[in-house]
Amino acid sequence: MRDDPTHLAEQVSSVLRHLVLLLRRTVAGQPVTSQQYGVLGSLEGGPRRMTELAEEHAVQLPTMTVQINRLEDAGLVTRGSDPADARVRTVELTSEGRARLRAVRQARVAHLTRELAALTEQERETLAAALPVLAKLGRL
Amino acid sequence: MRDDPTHLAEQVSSVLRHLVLLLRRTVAGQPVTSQQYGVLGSLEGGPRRMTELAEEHAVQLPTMTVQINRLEDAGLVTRGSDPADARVRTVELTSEGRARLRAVRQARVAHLTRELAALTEQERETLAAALPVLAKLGRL
DNA sequence: CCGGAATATTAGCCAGACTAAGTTAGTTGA
DNA sequence: TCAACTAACTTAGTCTGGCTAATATTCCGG
Repeated sequence: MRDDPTHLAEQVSSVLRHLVLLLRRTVAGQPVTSQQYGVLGSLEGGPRRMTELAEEHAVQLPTMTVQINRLEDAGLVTRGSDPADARVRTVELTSEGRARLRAVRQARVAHLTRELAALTEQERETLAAALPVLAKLGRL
Repeated sequence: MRDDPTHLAEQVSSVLRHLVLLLRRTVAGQPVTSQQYGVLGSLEGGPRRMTELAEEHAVQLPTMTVQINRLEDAGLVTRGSDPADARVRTVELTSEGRARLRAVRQARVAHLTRELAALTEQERETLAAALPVLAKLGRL
């Protein structure tokens, strides 16, 4: 019974709700929203095109357009063009955007680090082992 | 380095984003939203007052008012009064609400069960072991 | 060179979160 | 006792973030 996939699903389902709340608290009151943070993170490795960003964040293109508009208004990213294809808009971090990303990441990780520090060494190991499995779940 | 809490925090942070998307897909296209489902779940054990519901779901009272309005319009809950204190509004599942809750829970668990079935037995065990730790994290 | 596919944006809708302000009912203490 | 404070909700207004449908633009294949 303990290994019944349905039973496990029920547990996962309930734990997931808790984690959503945890995530919400983790980013509460920071100078960018959780989504904005995610988009900035996608830009860290260099310019990206709109379609890539939308796909990576599992949203429709118009949704990403609005997000990028806001980030652009805030001076955190700039739009550019692909010289090889005039249909394509590229998006790039400004230096201010890069600084903001670093700051938010630092705060976010610090918050989680504090939570993790309250666990035992063994619990942290159990958690670390499960992370790849969870990541796989999310990608199915 | 692998056991460094900060490093772990970064991984958790990234996995959490994936799980949010997973959760979103899990309830996509269902007859109640994820939040509504959560509220219905809170009512399963009997009538609750607005303040309790808001607190349990970590939202402000006005937010819960709007949610309950929608559920009431949909015929899934009814508002009542506390005879001992006329300021208090109670919220209760209708039989339709109870049926809906059961149906959505079933679909949700079925979805997750399918995802879990794609894992190896060992991965499921790893996941099962980590669930209590994750639950603890969310509650800190 | 023309019609269809690809890339974005605009516009308009809805859910869900917040704060501020208003209403009604209980509580308290001078 | 009753005036003032506090508690429980609701209403109104604003924001983010998601969606679809409709509209440019640009590219590409025949």
